[in-house]
Amino acid sequence: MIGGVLELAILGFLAEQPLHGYDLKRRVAQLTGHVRPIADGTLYPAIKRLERAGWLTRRTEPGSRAAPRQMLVLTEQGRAELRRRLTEPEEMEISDENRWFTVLAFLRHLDDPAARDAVLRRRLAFLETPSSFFYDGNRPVRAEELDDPYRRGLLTIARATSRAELAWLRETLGGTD
Amino acid sequence: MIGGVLELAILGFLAEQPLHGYDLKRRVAQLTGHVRPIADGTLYPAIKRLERAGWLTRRTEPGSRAAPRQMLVLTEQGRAELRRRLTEPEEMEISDENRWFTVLAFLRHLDDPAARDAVLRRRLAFLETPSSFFYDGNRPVRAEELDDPYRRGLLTIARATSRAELAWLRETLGGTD
DNA sequence: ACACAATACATCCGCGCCGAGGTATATCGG
DNA sequence: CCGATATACCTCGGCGCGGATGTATTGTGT
Repeated sequence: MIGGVLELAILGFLAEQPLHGYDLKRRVAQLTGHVRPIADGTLYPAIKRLERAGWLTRRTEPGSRAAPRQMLVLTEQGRAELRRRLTEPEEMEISDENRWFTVLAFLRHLDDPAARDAVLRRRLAFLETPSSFFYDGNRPVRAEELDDPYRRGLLTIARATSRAELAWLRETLGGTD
Repeated sequence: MIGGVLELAILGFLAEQPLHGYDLKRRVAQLTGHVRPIADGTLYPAIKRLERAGWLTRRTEPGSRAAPRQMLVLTEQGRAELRRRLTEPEEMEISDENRWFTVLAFLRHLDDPAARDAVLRRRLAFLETPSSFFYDGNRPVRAEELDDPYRRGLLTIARATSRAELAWLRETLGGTD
């Protein structure tokens, strides 16, 4: 999460079905792999922002096990906003892995296959631009050269992730490519 | 970066050698894989915070190619603070991959091998607790079951990363374990 | 009957981050 | 000589996020 993607996640989950805040909270936490449980003080103001923007409405319902719930329903404008954000993700939503994963989790909500592919291709382009974690002056330092085992591990793990994602992207985009 | 780890990165880089802000900026950006170039409005206030806390001091030097530089030098308290933050990382520094990578990048600055291993073991414990991205009620949904190719990709990539890191952690901790 | 946990929602404060804008110097090509 | 670019530093406003705190209801264990 972090940094605007929370709103994307809310719009995305609500596009699948109406949910109440507490349920949303659980799903968002799960989406990040429980890496970052979302705080109440983050979620509820975010819901308010989306409501004020006209992207969702509330329906009060009796709670199943406790206090009454505010069922959140995505409006047609909300659905349009979701499509807009998925079609034209900002640069950081492409480069930052956490944010990118959120985009990927809801990409299916774009109906146009060409639009979906375009987003994947942006990520592919980003991953294909050479970049390193550590430099000796301007020369990138390879994992094997590092005498620090922790930084070597860092590069090893990052490389494994990159390889897996590149393979998946090429396979998914592949076909007639 | 994001969320306090910026300070850890500054302390970590300065523990290796004195640097000026501009240089620091480049290194921090590289550390994140250029995922998140750090903004001036983020870096310079952070430097000020660390200076006010007594963790670094400045030495003005003539710039090599431009305006005079503020060389930043870590103080003894700064070095102690770095060790403290590495010895007792907060929960989110263990769970959030971005933050964890920052910890890992500077872990060598802990002299005590047992302390370093303890940090690795916390990460290992986190990765070994089962968690999923998507749930059907309370039952975790496996990648193979998902009809959404993007979420399937998500799980595939996450799993590859997890496998690589677990292998590395076990190998590194291994030996006589 | 009572304590406790889980459900469910909400607000406030502080703080770190970003983007925009500003200042200044040195180098290099035209 | 002039503009562009890279170097180098700084401030301010806005805003999202996290943590603390509060309120209320329902189910569970004892």
